[in-house]
Amino acid sequence: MTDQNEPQLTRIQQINRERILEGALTAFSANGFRGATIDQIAEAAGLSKPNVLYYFGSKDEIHKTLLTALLDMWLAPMLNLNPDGDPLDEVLRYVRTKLHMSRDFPRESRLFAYEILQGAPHLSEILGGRLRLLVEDAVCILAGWIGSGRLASVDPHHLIFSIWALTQHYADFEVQVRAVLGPDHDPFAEAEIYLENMFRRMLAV
Amino acid sequence: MTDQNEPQLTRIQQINRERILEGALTAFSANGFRGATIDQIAEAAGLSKPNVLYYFGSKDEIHKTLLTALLDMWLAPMLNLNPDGDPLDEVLRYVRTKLHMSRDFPRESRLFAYEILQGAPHLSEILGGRLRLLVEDAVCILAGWIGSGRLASVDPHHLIFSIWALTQHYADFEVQVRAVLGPDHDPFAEAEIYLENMFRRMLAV
DNA sequence: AGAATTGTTGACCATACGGTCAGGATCAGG
DNA sequence: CCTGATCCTGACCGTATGGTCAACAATTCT
Repeated sequence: MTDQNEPQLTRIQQINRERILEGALTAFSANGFRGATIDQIAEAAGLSKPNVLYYFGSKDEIHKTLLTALLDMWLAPMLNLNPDGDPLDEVLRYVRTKLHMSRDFPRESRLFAYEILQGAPHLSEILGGRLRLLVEDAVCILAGWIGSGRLASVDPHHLIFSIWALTQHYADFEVQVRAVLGPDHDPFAEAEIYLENMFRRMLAV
Repeated sequence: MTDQNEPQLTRIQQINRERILEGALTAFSANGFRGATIDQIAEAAGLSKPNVLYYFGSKDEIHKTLLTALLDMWLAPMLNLNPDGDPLDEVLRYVRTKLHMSRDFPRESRLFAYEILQGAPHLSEILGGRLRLLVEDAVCILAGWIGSGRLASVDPHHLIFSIWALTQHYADFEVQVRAVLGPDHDPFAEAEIYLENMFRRMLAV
């Protein structure tokens, strides 16, 4: 059973809602909310505009559904910090996971980037609510490691910010990175080496 | 003489073009190109819509003028790397300068962030041209320092990317940072300490 | 002061876009 | 194969928005 307490979708509804969200992800991540049109979404989804509106009442609803649907996937890796693991390994694993997400899911990264840039109109309560709690948990673990001398003494909040900034940069600013590096580089492969090196030096006790 | 090879502007033209660009910076940085309207810009500038169009032929022209006008200011600090200075000090100064720019000019930061996210339609030739050359110069200096053992061995390109990512994050994702930190924090002050610490550990030989 | 240039705007136009709706097509269940 | 529910669409509507223009106001220059 794939349905999660939703009022039971038909086969066609499942398929088409999925296609719409997929098309909307492409459209919104490329042009932002205002820049994307329902026609674009409809075309990317292979449906007519009224048909898109048949499944989602409004453009706003598509956007909101998309954001909330992707939020869990986006925040999941942070939960994986294992307090009993090796601190440096745990942090480096998080960094690597986030970098791979930038590489494999750049549209998702840009979708959230637009939303935050805009002032997070749809996510504000989540940012100060669930996300903040998630971060607080991670901060506690990190602070524990630091307190017991197993990790260098750094501000845990800003350690998390720096991981977000450094990994998402390669997705959100990909055109800039590629333009500056030129064609003979693999940004993500190089970044993986660089970032591991960077955090290792910074966090080793 | 403040005019720089431009076809001579009247007093009123100088004032009003300036007000329009100022209003446009606010509007574009808050909502992106598509999200900002000429009416918004006009209101922010204290002018009527047709009057705005009298000074700039189109919305696009305002945007393009704004971007190019701010590009120099935005890229200037990179030129300041002094090959004869202390490597670590030079890098840390660049980091600090960029962070202060995020703090003092968040609108400019967001303006560029939107543009790059969008795929840099107005800046693509600059990214692969002037910016790339600028970066190449900085990379040479950094590589020189590394070669002579005065700086830890890290990939110079990605060092620059990481400085951009870490500093601009505090402007572009400010709402997220503030939401996660809560009200009792000064993000930029904390970031300054954190980043200095981070780069010091990473780059010290 | 008066002419000429520059500056300003209300009213208007065309288009793009979000959204609606009546009616037809398709599908699932009996 | 019939029927009711679900699915789909062409045509349409209202508004927002980029942009134009003729006419009027202010400024500058002689």
